[in-house]
Amino acid sequence: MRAAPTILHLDMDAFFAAAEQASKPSLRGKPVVVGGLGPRGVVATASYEARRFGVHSAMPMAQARRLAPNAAYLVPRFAFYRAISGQVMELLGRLSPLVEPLSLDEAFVDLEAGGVADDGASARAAGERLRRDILATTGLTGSVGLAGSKMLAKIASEEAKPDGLVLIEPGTERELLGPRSVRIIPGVGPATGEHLRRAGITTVTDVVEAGEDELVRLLGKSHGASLYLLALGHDDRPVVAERDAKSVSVEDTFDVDLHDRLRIRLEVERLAERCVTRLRGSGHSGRTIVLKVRRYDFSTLTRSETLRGPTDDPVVVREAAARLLDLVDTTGGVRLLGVGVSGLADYTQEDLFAQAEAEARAEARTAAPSETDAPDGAAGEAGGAGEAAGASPAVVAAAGGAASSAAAPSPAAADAPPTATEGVERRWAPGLDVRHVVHGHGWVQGSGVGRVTVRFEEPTSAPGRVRTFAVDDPELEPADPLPLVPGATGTTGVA
DNA sequence: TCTGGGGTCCTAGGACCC
DNA sequence: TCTGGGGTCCTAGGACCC
Repeated sequence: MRAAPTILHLDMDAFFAAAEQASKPSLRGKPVVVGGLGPRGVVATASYEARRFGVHSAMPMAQARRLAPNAAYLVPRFAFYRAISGQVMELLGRLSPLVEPLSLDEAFVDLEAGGVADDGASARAAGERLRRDILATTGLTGSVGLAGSKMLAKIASEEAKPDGLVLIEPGTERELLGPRSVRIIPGVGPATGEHLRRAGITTVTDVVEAGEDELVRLLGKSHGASLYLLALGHDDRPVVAERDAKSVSVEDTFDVDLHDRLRIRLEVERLAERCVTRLRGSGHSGRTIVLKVRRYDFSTLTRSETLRGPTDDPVVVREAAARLLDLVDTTGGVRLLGVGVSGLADYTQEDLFAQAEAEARAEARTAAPSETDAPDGAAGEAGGAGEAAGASPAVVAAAGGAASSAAAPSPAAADAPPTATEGVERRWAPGLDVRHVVHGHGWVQGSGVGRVTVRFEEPTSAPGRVRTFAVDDPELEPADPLPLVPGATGTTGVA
């Protein structure tokens, strides 16, 4: 808690939806909902116009469509949002070396460390300038909170929404927070909120009056103590740039539950490959492989296995994930599968372990072929046995894996090829950019029964006209997003 | 047509080691 | 023969956030 409000929190307004509206002139001022468009999709972001109908983040898409049947429903374009986010983060970097991104559309900035503010007036000036620069560079609005701590800066930006700035003067936080719901404090979600409510604690003042001992008794040592401090307005967490990633994971929810064990295994192997691609892309390797399974009834379980050393070998990860799947009962069907890697090490470190793994592999090849007794030994049973069972089959699997990796894709392709319609749906998903030889740049408004409807317009054009084509029209092609602001440095064009 | 995907942090128990 | 005590690693699950 510092004496001057020099911690800034930036939160872009309805970021994904606003980016789509900036990109598509015909959608400005209209309800727009971005999210998964499949039967099990949820809302990622709703524009303010859509929120008036009661649509909000994390709501099932089916419910959103009932509430706002005339809204535009668009698939998220993460590469596009990432490019805009990069422009915004670059502007933040000009304010201070201490920038802590929380997501694509949110970050803390330590203005004092950047030397751009040392009191309320200079902080406000920096915040207003930032908002102008963001608008000029990206065409989008963001809200700014300024305070003497992270928690209060975040609460302030929430109060500022949309398109505003709120500064909480140090010293006023207690009276400001006191009457508010405990849910305003970051870290108090639905479960904790309900827990506290049953204990008669609903406001921040109630938290303070309950006292630390009572909170620790209710919520446990860590959560209880930190909630008490936050309720008092005490928050000394520093703004930290560059936090190391701790895990990498990928998961898929299927449109219909999977029952076939072979298909399930195949999907797990594909997820493992995707996970390793991302792992390698981030320059990491990792020691612990995690399989996640969500069953037909939404119950979720994880199984994990820790290797002797970090790996970024797709074969090792795939075989480990497959072994973990053997521990899971999937009768009744699964709606989601996921594969993750944690216990990350830097790529450079990894080389040493890779050598050790290679040596262990060589040893395993000459040792007894004992993998058949491993699976039922079960990681969860006994820790000691778990370690041995965890490490050695991984090594055995890796030894034989190189050959099978080339063979694996072919049964995969034969079993579960994306159907022709799936391919078309992906190519012509609502919201994606296209280019037509004659009509120029546009975006997919919808598709079905062999047709695709396109609205031809650009970020800087007037709202455009709609035309319909055959999905296989050779004159129509997917295209990259166009920059939202002409001539602004740093393109939003996406590779 | 109920409930995404990518993360972080915490807890708790058992194994294991000294 | 009664019953230690702490620290670390691993696993599983849960709350929370955007």
